[in-house]
Amino acid sequence: MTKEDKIGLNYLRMRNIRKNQNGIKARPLTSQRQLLLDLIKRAGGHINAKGLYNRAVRKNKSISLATIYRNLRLFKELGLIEERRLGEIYCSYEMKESPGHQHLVCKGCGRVIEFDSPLLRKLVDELQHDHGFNLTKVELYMEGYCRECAEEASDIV
Amino acid sequence: MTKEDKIGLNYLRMRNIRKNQNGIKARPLTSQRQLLLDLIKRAGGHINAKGLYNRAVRKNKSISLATIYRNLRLFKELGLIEERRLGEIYCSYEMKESPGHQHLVCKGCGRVIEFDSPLLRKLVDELQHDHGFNLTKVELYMEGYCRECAEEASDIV
DNA sequence: TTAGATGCAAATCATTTGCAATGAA
DNA sequence: TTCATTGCAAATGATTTGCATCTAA
Repeated sequence: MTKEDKIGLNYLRMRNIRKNQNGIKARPLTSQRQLLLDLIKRAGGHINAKGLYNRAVRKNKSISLATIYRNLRLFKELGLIEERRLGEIYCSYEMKESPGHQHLVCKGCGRVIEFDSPLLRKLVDELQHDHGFNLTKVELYMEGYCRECAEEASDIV
Repeated sequence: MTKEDKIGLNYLRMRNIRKNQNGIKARPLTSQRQLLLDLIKRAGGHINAKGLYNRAVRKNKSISLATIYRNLRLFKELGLIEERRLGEIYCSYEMKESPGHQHLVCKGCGRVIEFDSPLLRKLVDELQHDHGFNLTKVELYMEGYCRECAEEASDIV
């Protein structure tokens, strides 16, 4: 077990304790959960249920899709991971530790560019003030065509 | 048939002609399509497939869900409507004519606030330059708790 | 020991599709 | 007339759930 793994597990335990104080029951730390957290972390972002399952079965032949879904939901509830919908269907998960970043998707080649912008933070502050909202999630999703794909398309039209 | 309806129909026809020039086949204008466009327009935004179906059956008892889905897809392809995913499940449609606006969803009461911000436009321009992207869609989605719900929650914790 | 997790299979929900009948142009 | 659309029912794909068994604490 690497140092990275341990951080993941401790983080889960810590969260459990916190949640327990609020009346939520303790959650045992199973080998499946360790595996899944590890895989999500290694993926570094943008992994979905089926992809996670495909990687998980390599390490644990008998793991089931139901377990993937149950744990993705649990991790989300515990605040360990973040769920995103990119494009129209693709639903992916990533560890929450990563700093807020936004997505730019090319409809031509499917490339996903992550970026961060100070302007967006300014905008968030503005909204928190204007509407008195306590924001927990900010997602800026943009799609279009990257330079290369835009040029290709112009040949066709 | 009201003036509003006619505008919708002409818009569809116009789009069809345009598309035809690009090699896409002509699409007949059925009563179901007229009804659906009318309902989407009346809804003014944030209507999903099932909701649309529920309203449609009142006017046309035999209309089927398959027709709703098929036409939502068609309208989307023709660029008549815009698809959005609000929150984790809710998928809604609205007429494309409405100016670009973004969504702020309260996880407490479910309220959806639409807003527009000049800062966001600035950000978009910035990205178009920096990445050479030709953007076709910009969606800023934010969720959290509105003032009232945030106050309620603070009583519990 | 025991509450909660797991694997499996069946169930559910949203969306799509095949096909014969219908309708718009 | 003719090709696309429609309604229906069946198919699909993603996610959830019931249940008997297993396992972390």
